[in-house]
Amino acid sequence: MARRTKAEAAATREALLDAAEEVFLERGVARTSLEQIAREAGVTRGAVYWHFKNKADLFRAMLLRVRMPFEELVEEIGDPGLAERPLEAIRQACHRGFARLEQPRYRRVHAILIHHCETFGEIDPLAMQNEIAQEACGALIEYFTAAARMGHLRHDLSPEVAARLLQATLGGLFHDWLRNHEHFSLVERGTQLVDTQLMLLAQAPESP
Amino acid sequence: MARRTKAEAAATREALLDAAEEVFLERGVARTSLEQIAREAGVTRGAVYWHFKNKADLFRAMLLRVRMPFEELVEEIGDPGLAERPLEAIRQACHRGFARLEQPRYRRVHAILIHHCETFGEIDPLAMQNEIAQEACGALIEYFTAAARMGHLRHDLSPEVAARLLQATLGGLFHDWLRNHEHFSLVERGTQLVDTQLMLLAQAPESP
DNA sequence: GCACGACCATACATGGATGAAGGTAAGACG
DNA sequence: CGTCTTACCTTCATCCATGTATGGTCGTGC
Repeated sequence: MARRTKAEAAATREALLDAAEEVFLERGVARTSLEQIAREAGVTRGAVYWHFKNKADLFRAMLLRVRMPFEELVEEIGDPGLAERPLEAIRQACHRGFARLEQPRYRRVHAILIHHCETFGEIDPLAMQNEIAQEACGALIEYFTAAARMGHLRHDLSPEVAARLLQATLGGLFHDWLRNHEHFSLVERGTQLVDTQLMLLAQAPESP
Repeated sequence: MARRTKAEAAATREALLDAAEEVFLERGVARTSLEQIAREAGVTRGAVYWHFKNKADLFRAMLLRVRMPFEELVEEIGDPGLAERPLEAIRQACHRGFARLEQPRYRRVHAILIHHCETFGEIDPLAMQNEIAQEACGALIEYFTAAARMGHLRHDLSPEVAARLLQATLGGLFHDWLRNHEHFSLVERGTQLVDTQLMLLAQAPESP
């Protein structure tokens, strides 16, 4: 085959990553060979080994396209007045997260990370999940602490317990949905559950 | 090697299942060969192929030792008066579930099913997880419906939403704990979260 | 007590995946 | 216009897991 231009080379790289998402999701990471990914992308294994060191490297590159830290979601809302209402900030950040996850690329990659791969080579998906969970839980604790300081959190709850409760709920929801995304709409049920949970956790405002 | 007595044969079968748990958990299902399992059990691959058809069959047999349907947990409590207090039944069933999962065998196998295997051969772990989740959610809905009928559930909540909320929380908790069981005690944090969640979902009793 | 078959080890054939090495042609550059 | 580099393909050697076939040994039922 002939030499390609730089733009075309970048396109092949993206095509390989797209193909990896498809095949990884369909057959699982361990059972897919680089041959299958290359074929899906319309090239041969040689191209894969040109752009990536090995399967672990390809996997890592695939994950880099879908990073989504919690703080980024809050910033995206772009409402500075939200600092006064931490529970509302949490609510809207969750909604944005749901919308993001429903995009095919985000959904596929997260489904792969959580449900379709085991540790292989130098890759430890559980450690990655731990990182993500720790980051999210830490952020939630901060917001709930602020909410408690303002009297927005039920007085008989500690911020830590509230954060753990919501984080567990979110985690369970994600796992369920990523396991079978056609079973229900994430935005729909996620909104329902998060709104309910936050309503339960909130301190009823003083009646005048 | 010599012919073994029936009891010895059954023992090697159990040893193979034990070994499978160990190695599957440590290296993941896909990356472990039957050779490694056999060696861990102190036998050769011949023994494996005698007792099991192939890796999928061995895997299936491993799961059969740790089935734990929700109803069974409720029955284990053995308190017939619990029918009058469905939320309390849920609470105690969860506690029993936590205690069960902290036993090494249950913990290991569930960790494998959820975090250390992908679909292979005729085995689809996601379908199995779906089954388990459906069963649990269905049972929860029944109990919450009963609670609603008795006025024990907050009047502004439907039994379905309450069930989904609790199920998501439990699922998230299990995933987190199975990912890193040394990080916290399941019984401890599980009790904390479930008690809190049920307290939030419950309708405050009429003050006299 | 003896033949049968359960139980397990060994040997072999097969297939498929990996990774490295080498070949090629087209763009970049002077 | 020549040469160097990039991007990609082809091919090959190697390894490893699977599954099966075969062989050996000794409990066990008759």
